[in-house]
This record gives sequence, C-alpha cells and structure tokens, in this order.
Amino acid sequence: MSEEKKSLNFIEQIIEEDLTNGMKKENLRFRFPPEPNGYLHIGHTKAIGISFGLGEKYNAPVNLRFDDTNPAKEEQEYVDAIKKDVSWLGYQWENECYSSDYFQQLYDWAVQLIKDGKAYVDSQTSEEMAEQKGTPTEPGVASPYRDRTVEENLELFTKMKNGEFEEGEHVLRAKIDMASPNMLLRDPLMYRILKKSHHRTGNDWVIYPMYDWTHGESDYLEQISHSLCSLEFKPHRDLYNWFRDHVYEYSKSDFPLVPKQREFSRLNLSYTIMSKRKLLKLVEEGVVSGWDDPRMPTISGLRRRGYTPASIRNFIETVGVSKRENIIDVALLEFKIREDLNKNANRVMGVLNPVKLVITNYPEDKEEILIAENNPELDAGSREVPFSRELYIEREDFKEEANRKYFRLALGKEVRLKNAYIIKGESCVKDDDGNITEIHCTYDPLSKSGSGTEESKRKVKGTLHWVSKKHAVSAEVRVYDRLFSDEAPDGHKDKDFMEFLNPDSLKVINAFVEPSLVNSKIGERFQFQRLGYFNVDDDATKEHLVFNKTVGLRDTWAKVNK
RNA sequence: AAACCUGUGAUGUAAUGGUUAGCAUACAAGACUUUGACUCUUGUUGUAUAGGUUCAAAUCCUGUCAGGUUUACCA
Repeated sequence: MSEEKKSLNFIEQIIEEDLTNGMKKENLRFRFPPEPNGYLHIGHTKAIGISFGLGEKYNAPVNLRFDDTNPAKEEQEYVDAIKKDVSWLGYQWENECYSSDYFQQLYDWAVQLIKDGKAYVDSQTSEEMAEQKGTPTEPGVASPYRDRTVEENLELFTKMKNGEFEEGEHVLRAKIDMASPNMLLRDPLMYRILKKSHHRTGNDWVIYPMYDWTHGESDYLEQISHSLCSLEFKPHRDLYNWFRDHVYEYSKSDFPLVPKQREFSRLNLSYTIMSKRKLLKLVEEGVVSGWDDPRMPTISGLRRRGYTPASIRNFIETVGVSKRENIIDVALLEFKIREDLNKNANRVMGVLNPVKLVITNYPEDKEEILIAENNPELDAGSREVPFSRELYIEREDFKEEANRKYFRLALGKEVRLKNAYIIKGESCVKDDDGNITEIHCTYDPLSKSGSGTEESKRKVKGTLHWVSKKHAVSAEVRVYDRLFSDEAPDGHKDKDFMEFLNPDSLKVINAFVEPSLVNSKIGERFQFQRLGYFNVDDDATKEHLVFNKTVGLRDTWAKVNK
C-alpha cells in the first residue's frame, strides 16, 4: 500500500489544488446526472466511476440526478433501469434528485434575470434565429425582439408559463453577446414551450428549461463542488459560468458554494458503438433482442452476458482519466472479466460440438463417480462427475493423424480425460460422407486421476474435457461474437454504422453439459474447462438450461492453428 | 485562413524541468501445466514536428502539422 506513489489524474489534481487553496473537504460533493432517455452503457460507467470513485476516495456524497428537462424523450422505465444499473455496479448515491424538482426555482430565477434585463422573450421562428446566429467566423445579429422592455418580457413569459401560447411561438433567451466567438453565448435559449406530459411533473408545466439553464443551476442547488462531464461540454463551460454567476448573486446566502465544471474524454470501445441514439436503433429494428441483449455494450447487456461489477470497475480504473480522444481495445475488457472469473468461477465440463467416444475395454454396464475440483484458485471444494463407457468429446479434439504439435487425441496417441483416465485412440467410424460418427479408444484402468498409482502420474501431453453420454444434460448455449466487424463502426463519414453489423454475432448451439449443472441458478457463472466462461441466462428454466458465453479462454492453439 | 481542446510504443495511461521514459493490455519467445487456461521468465515497438529557454525539456515558450469540439426550441 504505497499511497504516496499512486499518481493522481488531472481531476484529482484539481481537487487537491482546491483543497490546498482553502476548500473544505466537507464541501466536496459530486453527482452523476444521466438523462433518463435510454439505458446506461459501458461509456457511462466511466463517468459513474469517476464521480462515485471520487466520492469514495474523499468520503464525499454523490447524488444521482436525473436530468429530465425534455418530456418528449424521457420515461420512468429508464429511471428504473438506471438506478438498477448504478446499484448493480456497487455504488450508493446520497440523494436521488431530479432536475424537474427544480422547475419552480429555475422559473423564479429566470424572472429575476428578466427583471435585470438579462433575458428576453424572442418571438421568431427557430429558422430565423438560426440565421441570425452567425457562424464561428462571423458574428451574429441581434433579434428584433432583443430590446423588448422588462414589462413586456415579464408579461409574455408569464403567458408562456400559463399556456397561452402554442409550441414554437415564443422562447426565453439569455441576453449575452451575439458576437461572442463562443456560439453558445450568442443569446442561448433558456425556455421553450412544450405541451407534453412529463414523467414526473405531468401537465404542471408547458415551458421547459433547456439543458444549459438547468444543469449548472441544479449543480448549484445541490451544492455540487465539482461537476464532471465529458469533453463535448467544454464550450458550454462559459455559459455554465455565466448562468451560475448570475444566480449566485441572487442566492448566495442560501447557496454559498459555487460549483465548477471540468471535462474529461469519454470512453470509446473498439468494435462497438456508444451512442444512445444508435443503440436505440439496434433495439427498435430488432437487430438485438433488447437493451439487455448480451451483445449490447449496455450495463444490462454486460450483466446478462455474465460480466461482474468488479470486472467493469477494474476496467474503468485501468482505463484512467484524461482529455484525449481514445479507443480502448475491447481486449482489455475481456482480460478484466477473465481475470475475475478465473479467480472466482467454478470449473465444469461441457461439450459444445460433440462426437461420441467409446472406450472399448471399459465394462458395458460400469459407471463410476469421479471427483473433480471446483476451482484450483480457491478452496472451493469438489463435486462428483459420472463416468461411463460412452462419452462425448469435442469434435475438434480428435484427428485421425496428427503432427507432434497436436496435443489432442489421434489414432495411436494418448491423452488424459480430465479427472479420469488416460486413453489411447484406436479407430474411428465414419458415415457414407466420410464424417466421423464415433471414435473408439482403450483406457488404462490404472491411470485414474488422483489414485496415486505410477500410471496415474504418467505425463501425457494433452488433456480433454468430456461428458458421459448417458448422464449428459443437454443445454442451449448462446455463443456471441462482436456485434460489429469494424473497429470503429461509427467512425466512418461515408458509411453508416449499420453496414458493419456482424451477421454471425450470435450462434445458438445444442450442447451437452455435466449433470451437476441442472441445479445451476440464473446468473451463475462457470468456467467450461478449456472453452471459456459461461453464465446461466435469464431464459433458463429447470427443464431447459440456457448458457451465455461470456468470453472464451485465451486460446494460443487457435492462433498457432491458423 | 474562427475560437477552444488534445498529441508519449499497437492500445490505454504514468513520469508535475533532474537517473537507462514506468505500468497494464496486446503481440512474441520460453518455463510450468490433469484446462494449449492460469501463473512465472524474457523480449519488441514510444515523447507529432521545427526552433527556442535552461547546466538539464515528454514537461516551459513560439511556429508548423495532425486529430477533436462548437454553428439543436436534445442532453
């Protein structure tokens, strides 16, 4: 535990600096502010990890705030899903907040701004306003309504609030600077009329505050010390500060602390997309089965896929925080889940691509119960696995002839059956098309695993997993591949991300697994030895087992074999 | 040719002017192995570029180049 050696990321450095400049540690407060218009994805876990991580590090409160200022897109379903996902990741929020709870306060402040000549009602169309806005290189021009009197503005704004106008007739704008090089400062909108029911406030309001007017003030009301967001909000910072500084003048006695916005780069993962809008499209077009499809980069998808909260948190930790654009190799995420599951998942045997193996010198009616260790990494005990004359092994684990690089079963070659005996390939049976239907072998009765005999200690190069044919339990196994075939599916200007969909991202297999798995529970995770990590899918029932392949084991042989 | 932000191996990040630029992943070679896994050992690749300041620059300054962001009644 060398605390002093651990380096700080740039946000931690800012906080440390604020602390040395006199900010009290008790005043540290953070927030995670999702809009409830979709499910959380792996990209959000970075933001979650940063703010909640800071909360843990400084023992400071972190609010979960729903940024719900657009009734057209937000739904309770998403609120529930977001809360579930954040909790599942293992974070606890101090307060559950809603921007919509601040609508009245925001309105009151807006009225004050109008009275101070800092805001006005504009009555042009959005097209007209867009035209006046100018471009980054040319200044904008003032709206003809910019100099309305305070009285007129007040009257119009009140009528807007009272629902006396239709959508689009008027908006409230902050009066800042139409010539600012920062386009966001060219009299940004504060309110628009939206005659839609809100998931929390119902029909109480027909004017809704815009993001910029809402977000910073919500931070201020909650007395957030550091408001952390992603880089695309950097240009908003000037506006954040403008609003904040005015509101502070109105309310500093009640709310003395001034929040500070800082920006970090968002997370991008290779071979996937991270846009809610695009993920929604995958769901709506039925490309995936839902937001929690195991191929989705959503938290709910990863959860269903078999990822653990710890693996995701470790991943985020390793990725770090900076201000540069990045694409993180999905291999790192896979490493993190393997690392966790290798340590914690019990080992079992299952055969995904079965071929029959007959041990010709094993007695017809004999059955044995063999002992198999659950997890060599842990003291996780052992289980019983039935063994008999006829087994299933993987089709890839047998070749009639093989070179010395091939460690598996071949005619005349020996391998060990995991937890069982050493066998030797003798012959195989083929159908009319030349496909192998049955493999015949002989076994060495003295080589039984753990028996302590000389024969049992013999080294053979290969070890195969297997399932006793008579005792095998059939199971549906869903094998996933990446959803997109391109490293950056939405990184092409000339091509739509849908063009890169991988048609083979899901394969459904009928497999045979060892009988101990009939008692497995939904969500339970296992290592299928030599194959990978699998978990029990939500669709599984007692009668019909369903497994998801979380991730394969690292496979050096597959690389050599290519 | 606007403003702002960002450039460190393949990827991500560290070094906060001061030893051979560290760590993780990835990749490669080997050891071990009743999982071709895990673990262990070893190895390859890097400070965008040109100047400047300094005894000393990845770090500070200037130019160049490259990438990103901003022109929603979305957040």
